[in-house]
Amino acid sequence: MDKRKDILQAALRLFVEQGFHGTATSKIAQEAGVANGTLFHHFKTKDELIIRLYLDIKKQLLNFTEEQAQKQKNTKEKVKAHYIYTLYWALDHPLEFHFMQQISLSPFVNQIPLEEIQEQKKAAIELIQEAMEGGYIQKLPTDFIHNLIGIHIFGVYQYILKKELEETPKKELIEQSFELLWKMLT
Amino acid sequence: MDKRKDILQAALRLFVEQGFHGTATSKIAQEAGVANGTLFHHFKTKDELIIRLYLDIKKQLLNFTEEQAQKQKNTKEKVKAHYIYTLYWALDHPLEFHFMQQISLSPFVNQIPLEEIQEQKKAAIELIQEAMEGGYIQKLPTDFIHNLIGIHIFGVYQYILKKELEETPKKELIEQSFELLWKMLT
Amino acid sequence: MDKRKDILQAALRLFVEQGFHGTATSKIAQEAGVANGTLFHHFKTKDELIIRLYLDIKKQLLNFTEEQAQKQKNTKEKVKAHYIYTLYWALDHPLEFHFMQQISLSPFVNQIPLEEIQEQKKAAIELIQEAMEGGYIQKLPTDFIHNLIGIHIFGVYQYILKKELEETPKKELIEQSFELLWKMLT
Amino acid sequence: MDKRKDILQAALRLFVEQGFHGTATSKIAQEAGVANGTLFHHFKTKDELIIRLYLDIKKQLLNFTEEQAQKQKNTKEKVKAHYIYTLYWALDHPLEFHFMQQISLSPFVNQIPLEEIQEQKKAAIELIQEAMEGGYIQKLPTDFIHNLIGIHIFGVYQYILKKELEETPKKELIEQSFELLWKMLT
DNA sequence: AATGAATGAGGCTTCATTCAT
DNA sequence: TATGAATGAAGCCTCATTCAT
Repeated sequence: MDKRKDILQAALRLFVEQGFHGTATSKIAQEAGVANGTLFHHFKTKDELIIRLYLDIKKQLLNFTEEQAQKQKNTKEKVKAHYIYTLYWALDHPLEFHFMQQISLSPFVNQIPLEEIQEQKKAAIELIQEAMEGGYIQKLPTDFIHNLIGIHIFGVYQYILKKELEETPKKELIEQSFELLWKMLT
Repeated sequence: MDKRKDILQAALRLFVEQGFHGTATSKIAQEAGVANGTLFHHFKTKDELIIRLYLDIKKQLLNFTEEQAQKQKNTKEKVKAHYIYTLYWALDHPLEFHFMQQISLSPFVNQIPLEEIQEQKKAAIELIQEAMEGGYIQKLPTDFIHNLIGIHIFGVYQYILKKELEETPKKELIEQSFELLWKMLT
Repeated sequence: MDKRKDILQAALRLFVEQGFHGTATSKIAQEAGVANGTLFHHFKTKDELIIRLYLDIKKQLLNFTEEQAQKQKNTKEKVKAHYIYTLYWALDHPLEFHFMQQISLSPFVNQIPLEEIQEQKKAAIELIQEAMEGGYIQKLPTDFIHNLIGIHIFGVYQYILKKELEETPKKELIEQSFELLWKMLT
Repeated sequence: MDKRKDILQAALRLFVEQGFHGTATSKIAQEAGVANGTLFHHFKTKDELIIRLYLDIKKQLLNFTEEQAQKQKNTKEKVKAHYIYTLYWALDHPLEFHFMQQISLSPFVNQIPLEEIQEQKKAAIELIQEAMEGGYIQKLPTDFIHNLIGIHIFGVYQYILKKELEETPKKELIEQSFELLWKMLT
């Protein structure tokens, strides 16, 4: 199980740095300190490796944000926790976050089972519904809201990265940007 | 100049459908009804073709939105025109819009001269500044605002595409989503 | 000894269906319900497995035809028994017969010790000699006769298989084809 | 068209010497004095190369025997010409003949269009029919006769090769073996 | 004897690019 | 400009075999 992890780790870094097609499986193996064939012992194809990596990372993120959101009591705080901790996680795991972004904008998304995607969105969608029913935010299609929030996070993340903000202004910007978002939704 | 256009057109479609690395230059040539080598008479390399395509498309979009924005008199209307006509153009030119998205999330962005990028953003940034100085929107880094607007457009575009909305609800959603954005920014 | 048999059985089927090079040792192991490495405990190499399989099968066929031929008293009946029971065996053991054919037309034949081959042919050659000396068949090189008989059997076998004959016409054809052969040789 | 021929020629030799799976496409290219990729410029896949080679060779053989058979007037002479010149051709083109044998006993046969096979047999089948209707040979399924003749040729060919016969005894054996065959069929 | 993870050489094929016509 | 045959590096993957458990 050790080598498998090494492979996933190496793959993550290389995929982000050079793209899916830009990184050869042989490079991944080499970087992981593993024989060429070992990669294919653990993952039938390069595609399978990519998908597996995506699912693993997505689950990590969801576990984290879910945990944080559940600590909150009122609805706005839950939404905020969801938003903010996603950003924190993203900034703490830039490779992982970039990779997820790469996937969702590539043809690979279509290889992820639809149920998997539904399952991933489920908690967030429920939270949005709760906020809508509680009168906290406007009545709009939940999918639409979910989309706006996700994209908003992505935009802020990108901005912070590009500007290379320090810890304090970073935290401030994140707080501020959530308030912008919340203002938009209420 | 005819064949050159055929090549660009074929390339656009294939790049969007199969990605940059997924489409061979030979396929592009074939699709364009052109000999294999002809492609390389017009574009020194595959990369040059990609960049050229991007710049052409970007210019088309900017010309269009600029023209629409200039028809408006007051600031909010200008911003709105910018926002809305970008979306309309995107929905009318899905291949082109997708392609631009693909580029901006790929390593190819780094091959686009920085001045080019600055030039592209210039008009939008000036408009944002104008709106900020006129007290219409909050004082925040212009880059940040620009980022938020751009990403917002992308999010709405994606949502519309996924939901396959009809003409009327589409128009309504676009209007509505601009109001959301504006609310956020003011 | 159980797993060894499973391996040989699986190998036989796969070799016939997909050829020697077309079937991976791992597939054989899998099909035999055995671990990958187990195969190499029983057979040092893939080649050894192939040769072993061939020798086993050849011995089975020879034992069977020998036994049948010995039940006969006069020479023609012996030759006939040899001919007919080879065909019956072949039709009862199509995988085994195919496999033998595959081997004899592949470079693997050269890996079978010459003495082994001599030994295998011995009984048949002696029978042919007996028939020749008894004046039943023409005086021609025994090897040549042996060759003609063998190939004749193969031809009839192939024809029966291709035409998917029923039991009765099959038996008739076999009898008839022996008479043709005999007519040729006398 | 030159390189294409070189490739076919090199492929023929190597396939016969080392089998289909035993010869790498890179070896073929190298042997043909051609770049690796050139092979795939002329043949989409290794399989296509194999099939193409088979069809080319088969056509050569058929052209030759057809031509010889048509020179004969009476039926037996036609059959004999067919038989004997096939053997001569085989002995003059051992690589080609071996290759054809290899194909017909491999899974590749199934990739040859059935009509193609029918077309190839057509002339021979018609000749057999003619001989049968003329009362020269026994009334048996034409396919069966065709099969027996073919296999007979193959047996004699193999025998001659193994024994490395000189020109004169070779010719004698061929004549003699035809008489054996004819005796069987009448 | 049995397992199955690990190996790495080698196979087939793709593809951007060149060049003689 | 246009063509398309030719190139050869590089990619993905397979597979016989080994070895620690």
